[in-house]
Amino acid sequence: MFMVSRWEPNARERLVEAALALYVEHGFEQTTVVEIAKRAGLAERTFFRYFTDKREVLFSGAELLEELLVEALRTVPDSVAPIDAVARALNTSARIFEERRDFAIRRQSVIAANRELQERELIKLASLSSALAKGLRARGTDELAADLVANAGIAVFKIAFERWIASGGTDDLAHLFDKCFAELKVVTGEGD
Amino acid sequence: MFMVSRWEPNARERLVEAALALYVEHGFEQTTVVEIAKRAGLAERTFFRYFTDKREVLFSGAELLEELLVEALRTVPDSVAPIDAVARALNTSARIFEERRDFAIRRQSVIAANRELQERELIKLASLSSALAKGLRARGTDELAADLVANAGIAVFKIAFERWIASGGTDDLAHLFDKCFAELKVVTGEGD
DNA sequence: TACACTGATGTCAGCGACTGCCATCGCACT
DNA sequence: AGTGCGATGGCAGTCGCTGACATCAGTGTA
Repeated sequence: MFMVSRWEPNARERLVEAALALYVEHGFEQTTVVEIAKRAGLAERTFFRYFTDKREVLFSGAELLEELLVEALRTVPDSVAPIDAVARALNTSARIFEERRDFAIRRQSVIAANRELQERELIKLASLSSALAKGLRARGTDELAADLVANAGIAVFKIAFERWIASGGTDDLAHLFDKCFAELKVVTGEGD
Repeated sequence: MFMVSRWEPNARERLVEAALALYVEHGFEQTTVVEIAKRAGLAERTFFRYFTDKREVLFSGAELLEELLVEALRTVPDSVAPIDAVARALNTSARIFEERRDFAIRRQSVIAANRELQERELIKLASLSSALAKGLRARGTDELAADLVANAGIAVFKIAFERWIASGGTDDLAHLFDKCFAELKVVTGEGD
């Protein structure tokens, strides 16, 4: 049935695009939700039906990433050491970002310029970490080790991603993950 | 000179105490800045002269901690491996928390109950991490290693602190730091 | 003594984020 | 025709936060 809906479709996507464009153009703080909604052809009230707040519009993809990583972790044989299992899970996600390189770069430039957005990003990463820790526990890793490995894995993710963005998305993200994991093993292996 | 000031002294501390008490009693969201100010015998406007926002009142000690850790790191001989240098710096700070055990516990219970506060805590930890990384670079550690070690160190701090709070402050925080660093070396040392 | 100066505070108006409540109105189903 | 559903709009109100200006005790100075 070809039916002409009462409203334009993809309201959510339109809001994300409108928000990102305005954030890039005028900055996050200088952009009001009314402006975003207007640009998407909607009312302010509707924005808040799709996103809990003005920041969330840039982070709605995080749940997807979390599910992806948890699922990837589940498929790694239990015989693989926790840290390597997390490394493999992260590598699985590299494609996703490389496929949306331009979006990722624009988005990250906005986040880098605003502290509130950095806060939101950090809590999303923390949520990722706790999901990974849960996944590790399900594989038999003990509590403390799971927390440590998950947090270290997220640290690697953050640092590698940062460098990938800094390269303009030209570096190979999966290789950066590997490089960081390798370096992590080196720097935690020395000493006492 | 004994002079009777026009206003009660320690406005800042009064605001912190009033805020913490109200956050504990009614929760963070349910508490308005007007209430905090009133309880401290001040006006709302004055609150915002001392703290940039409603959350910051629980995090004003963070700069102090950052300075302490950076200074502690500076005093560790360059011959000590980066990860161990960070471990020593963290151990230096254990006393501080144990001396304010009750305050730390009340504060943490409020933070645990509110997402916005967790965001603020995470960005303070990230700031700590970047300060440590800078300190490591000053000791000759290269960029990537410094970032990794600093982030790993902060992860340890977070995890150990979490467990210390969970113990009601009865565990020895410095020992928890050591235990986490030791475990970190184990879990990153296995595998490929 | 008089007077200007400072610094911590108060008052007030106003913006923007966010919420609750109710209205609208195509569409589907009966 | 009637009834309910779902996505949206409109509106009023609260609260976080800011800028501009007023207040006034104490300090220094002519």
